Amino acid sequence: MRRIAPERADLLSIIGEVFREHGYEGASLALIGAATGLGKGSLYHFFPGGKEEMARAVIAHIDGWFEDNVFAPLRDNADPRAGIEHMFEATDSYFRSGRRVCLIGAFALDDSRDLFSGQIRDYFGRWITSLAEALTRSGYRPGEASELAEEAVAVIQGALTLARAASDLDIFSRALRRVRMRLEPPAKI
Amino acid sequence: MRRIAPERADLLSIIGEVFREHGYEGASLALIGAATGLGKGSLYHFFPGGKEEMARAVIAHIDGWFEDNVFAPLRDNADPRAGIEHMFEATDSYFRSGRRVCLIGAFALDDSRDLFSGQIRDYFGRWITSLAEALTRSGYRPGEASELAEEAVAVIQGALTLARAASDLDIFSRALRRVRMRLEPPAKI
DNA sequence: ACGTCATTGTACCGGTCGGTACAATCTCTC
DNA sequence: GAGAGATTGTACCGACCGGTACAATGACGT
Repeated sequence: MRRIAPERADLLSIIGEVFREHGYEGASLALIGAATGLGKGSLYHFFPGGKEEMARAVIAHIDGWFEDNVFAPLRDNADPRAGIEHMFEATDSYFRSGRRVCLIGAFALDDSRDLFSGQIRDYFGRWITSLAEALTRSGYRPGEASELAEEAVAVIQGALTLARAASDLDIFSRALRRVRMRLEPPAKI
Repeated sequence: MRRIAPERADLLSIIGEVFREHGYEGASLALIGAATGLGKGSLYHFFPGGKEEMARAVIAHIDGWFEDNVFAPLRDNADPRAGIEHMFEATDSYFRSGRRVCLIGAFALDDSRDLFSGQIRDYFGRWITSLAEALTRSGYRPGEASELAEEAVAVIQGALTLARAASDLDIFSRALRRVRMRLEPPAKI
């Protein structure tokens, strides 16, 4: 349960889509204003720190969604396989089967990476470690689990890039299906 | 053998690094001028089309390097396994083991994607199809080869993102090693 | 030495950027 | 309905953006 006023959550979603679509530098205050229907007065009222604070809040908002819908289930579900399954469903749903791109991944490549490096590192780090933990519980050796988790997150990120590059959403679905299959069998040693 | 004057190739490399480091929008003419030591007069003399032509030329330059050092070997090497091995070595070398990011991948996520969508689609498309062709020749069924190729390129792209996000170059090396191992065995049907 | 053409530095353009200032308005409490 | 605080529109700022114009300089064949 997050104590964010619903209006603010909606606002962050809208601003997030602008950042997602145009990148940090490309998301001008004019675009953000047009998308939200708010003028600069309002935007700077809600985000006194300006564009940088907006981006930070948007990243935190996305991070919170993944924490609630992906990372926590991976860590907390008594059945690690169910947690992993949940991750794939949430991931496919979040990225709209490849229609959406990963804003945090885009920021990691962007010029903006230095501004948000802590948040970015944290997001991917927690994704990988929580997935690795679930894989370990499901029977993989810790080292193997860690590498598999890294690879799975990399495939997801890369597939989003390729799907966007090729304008072919199926690339993402195929990649998700393949990596899901690979993670399914418990360690066969 | 490409008939580009060496100075122009060097120029494209330098400009490419600016785009790679700052993205399309972030790479201002001031930055490009500082990196190359050329003023606007010279830049617009060599690239009358301005920044967009520079980016197009840079993408074509990178695409040419991959064509010569990755795609062609994949297609032409009589031993497909050797071609694939060559791809991994060239890829690790090009991306400096994760120190460098994929400019074309970054452009695919960027706001600039619409400007260069044809070139971007072509680059990734040829990478995937030439790798799939080599995998087919090495014994995989065409469908499986195609999916494997897609996945391999996705892992490479995603690992570059993660390596940058985590400031941990080893992520890229590990990913490359894993996917190399996966592609090695011929189809075991 | 000349003419030619490639190359360059510099000044300038209109437009947009992120950000600030501030007065007007809205909303809610007492 | 008075007052207070939250919210908003608008005008404005200096800086920088990509791009253009053009005169000065350079290199070079003749």
